[in-house]
Amino acid sequence: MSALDGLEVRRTTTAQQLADGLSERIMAGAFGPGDRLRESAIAAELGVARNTIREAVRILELTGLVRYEVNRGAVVIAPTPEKIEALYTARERLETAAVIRAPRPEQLEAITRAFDEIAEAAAEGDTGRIVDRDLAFHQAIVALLDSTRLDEFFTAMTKELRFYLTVLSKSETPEEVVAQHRVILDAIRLGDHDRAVAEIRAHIDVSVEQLKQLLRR
Amino acid sequence: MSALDGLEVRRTTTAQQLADGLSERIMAGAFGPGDRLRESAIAAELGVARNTIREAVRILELTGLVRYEVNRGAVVIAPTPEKIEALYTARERLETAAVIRAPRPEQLEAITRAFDEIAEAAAEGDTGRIVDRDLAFHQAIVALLDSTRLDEFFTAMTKELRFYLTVLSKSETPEEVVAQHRVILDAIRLGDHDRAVAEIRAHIDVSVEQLKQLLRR
DNA sequence: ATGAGGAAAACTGTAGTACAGTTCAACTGT
DNA sequence: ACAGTTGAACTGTACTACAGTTTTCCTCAT
Repeated sequence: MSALDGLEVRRTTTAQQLADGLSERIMAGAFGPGDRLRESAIAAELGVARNTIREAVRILELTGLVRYEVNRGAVVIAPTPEKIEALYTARERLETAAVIRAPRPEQLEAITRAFDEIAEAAAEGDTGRIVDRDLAFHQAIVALLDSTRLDEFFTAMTKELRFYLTVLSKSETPEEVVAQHRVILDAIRLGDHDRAVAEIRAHIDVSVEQLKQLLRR
Repeated sequence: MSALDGLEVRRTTTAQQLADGLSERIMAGAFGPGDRLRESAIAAELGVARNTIREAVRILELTGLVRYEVNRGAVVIAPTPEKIEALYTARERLETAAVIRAPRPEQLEAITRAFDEIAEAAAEGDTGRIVDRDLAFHQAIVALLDSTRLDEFFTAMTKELRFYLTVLSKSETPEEVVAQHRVILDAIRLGDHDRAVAEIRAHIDVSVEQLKQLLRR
């Protein structure tokens, strides 16, 4: 334990900090889907130069939360049925590929722990936290693939997912969420790959349908 | 066939064009792995402003060919054994997940065609083209997953892969490449999933080993 | 020669100004 | 109600400037 422990210099750029901050705001719903991020306004409000904002937004683009349109600048991604479908299809492929692998003990433990945290958040009824833990549970499943690249890819998708789930209000009861995840967990623990795959498919189908439903208004 | 077919206005920005151009140069080996992209030099040489280059490089970052380091700017990614391993592991997971699905006729045809093109390029002995078609073959396999998001993800990885394969010179004969892909194709056509998985694993193991070997110098 | 130290040069990160070309919204006359 | 016009608001890009970091290069003691 050094006397300098915890001391750390700024090791990050303004643009990076702005990107992080904006990312947070967007996910919190400060900008609605389809909204444009106006550079001068943001720059003026935060007291930074416009090119710095521009760079921050380019960094944001990495996470997939905004995309650039020529002469219109950065636009917050807007969910469409096709996009949601594409996102969930990718999830389905990854997660089903993951659960047919034999989990190592610590992986199994991580998934179990993730489930417990969902249950805990559900008991408290904190919807925001339920979403977070829900995503963490699925992240733990993808981790079964033992591929850092795929983990990263899933993390990126997670940002979009959380965004959708946050912007569109939720329509499931916490109990339903817990129940759905419990059957997945059970199947994994039992080593019943076929059932795990089936449960994941069912879970994802339900989610897609709910999201589409919410979107239709 | 409209009379206006093919007509298209510029619909792209300078930064985007620069990003494309730089990407090409990097993959062609104009910049070695680990090299820094010096903004002022590039800006001066191409007659554009430095902030435009900066933006172009941020776009480049999207494809994973460069990454930013604080106060050092953009650096061309350098292959390390760990990175190569991570890349190929992700490939392996995707491709094996793909071949256990039953291919639709047009997907099978696409893969077959991709193989034929490998054979064709091999006959000509054009190593650059062999690499391209090799990657296209694997892209066709990943397409079996029917997920545009995963296709895109694989495409991004492909850029890195091609880069490695281009920078590091090749050490396989064209015949070996063709033979390796033929067994994969055969297994897929026969619907023998287990063998297809095994062949893909073998193929990827060989590639990783060769790359690491080349890297050790 | 060689390695340590330190000064200078080269660059990045950021700010700020400017302006042409585009998009968008409000206004106008029909 | 509506097509057309106009002007304001913005984006894309260029240029200049400068503080803070790296990198390079030179010097000096060993």
